[in-house]
Amino acid sequence: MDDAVDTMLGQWACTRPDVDVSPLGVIGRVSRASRLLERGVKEFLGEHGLEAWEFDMLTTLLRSGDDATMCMKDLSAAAMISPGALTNRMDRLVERGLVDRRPAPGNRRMTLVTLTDEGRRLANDLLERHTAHEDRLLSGLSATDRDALAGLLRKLLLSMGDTAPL
Amino acid sequence: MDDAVDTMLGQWACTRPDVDVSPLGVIGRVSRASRLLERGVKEFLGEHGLEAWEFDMLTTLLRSGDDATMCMKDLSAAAMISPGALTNRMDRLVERGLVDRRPAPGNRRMTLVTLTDEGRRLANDLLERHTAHEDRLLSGLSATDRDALAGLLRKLLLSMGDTAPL
DNA sequence: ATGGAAATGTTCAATGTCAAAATTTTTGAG
DNA sequence: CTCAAAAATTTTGACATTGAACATTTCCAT
Repeated sequence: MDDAVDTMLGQWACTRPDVDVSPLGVIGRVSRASRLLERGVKEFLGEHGLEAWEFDMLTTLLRSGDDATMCMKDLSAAAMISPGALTNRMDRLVERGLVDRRPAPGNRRMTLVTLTDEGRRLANDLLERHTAHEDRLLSGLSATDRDALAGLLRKLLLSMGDTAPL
Repeated sequence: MDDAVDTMLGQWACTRPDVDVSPLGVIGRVSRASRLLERGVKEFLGEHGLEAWEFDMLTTLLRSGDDATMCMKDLSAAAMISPGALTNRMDRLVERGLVDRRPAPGNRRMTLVTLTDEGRRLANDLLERHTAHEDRLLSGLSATDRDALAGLLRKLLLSMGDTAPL
């Protein structure tokens, strides 16, 4: 059985048999898998009244430590978005009452963001159901497959310098 | 050596040791790899005066067959974007002289899009250098690794129903 | 035949993103 | 001490995307 990328590679083999398009077999699939998985996650969270980026911000804060506090710079790096986009997101999370924003004591350049009680409860409540749903999204792969896939992707990510920003 | 996702999983192990977050080891890495690869592709194409979406449209048409022609619906499906966004993109590509747009003979609902000579030349010229650059992006993986990675992702994609739209 | 449903594109309003400029605060060299 | 450079965030402006509403054309069961 061919997936969408196999079809694409077959088209290239007809159109430009002189070019080695094999890297597309990896990069095209990473890209498509990412978009399809993202769609699945979005669908699940939407049923619970959250945008994917909202859950992402909440869980990033939740797992950051007991005080669930980070500065804007670290948050924008963790979410891989621009500083301007992060300001926009935090404005809306503050408005929804899910996070608090306050100046950092001792360094007035920085702004600290913390989960409110409600934000923390929401993130904690949803976390387990969220991962259970992700597990279903991966149901086409055995445990062995998942380990192998994660290992190969780790190798690729490390070669591109994707170490933790912390 | 830990990548960014290992760090994330370690944080969850501290914060919520009761939850099985292992699916994140796969989904998180697919997502991060996709964004990093996309960034690398964007950088390369930018050096040649093209946006990533422009190259994507051009090559989609190029590999579609000898006449390099598709209807709007198929193009929007291939690019995974909304019909409205595609109209916008084609407006700009027509303006740049890279594609032609004309009503389909025999079915006046449809609009056909074709590469111009200039668009075809640009896509053909850039294709080889583009795939060579993608090859460099994957240089952290051996040929065996790449095959294994592509195979696992195909399995995942097929389980999510990602067969070719044609 | 024919009238309603489906298919195909385009337009439009709302929203989100990014890049760059502006603002505020800190740091450090002289 | 002081002023210039650096750091962290916010503001601003341009632009792309989505989803919904709309217009046109085709299909099909009556």
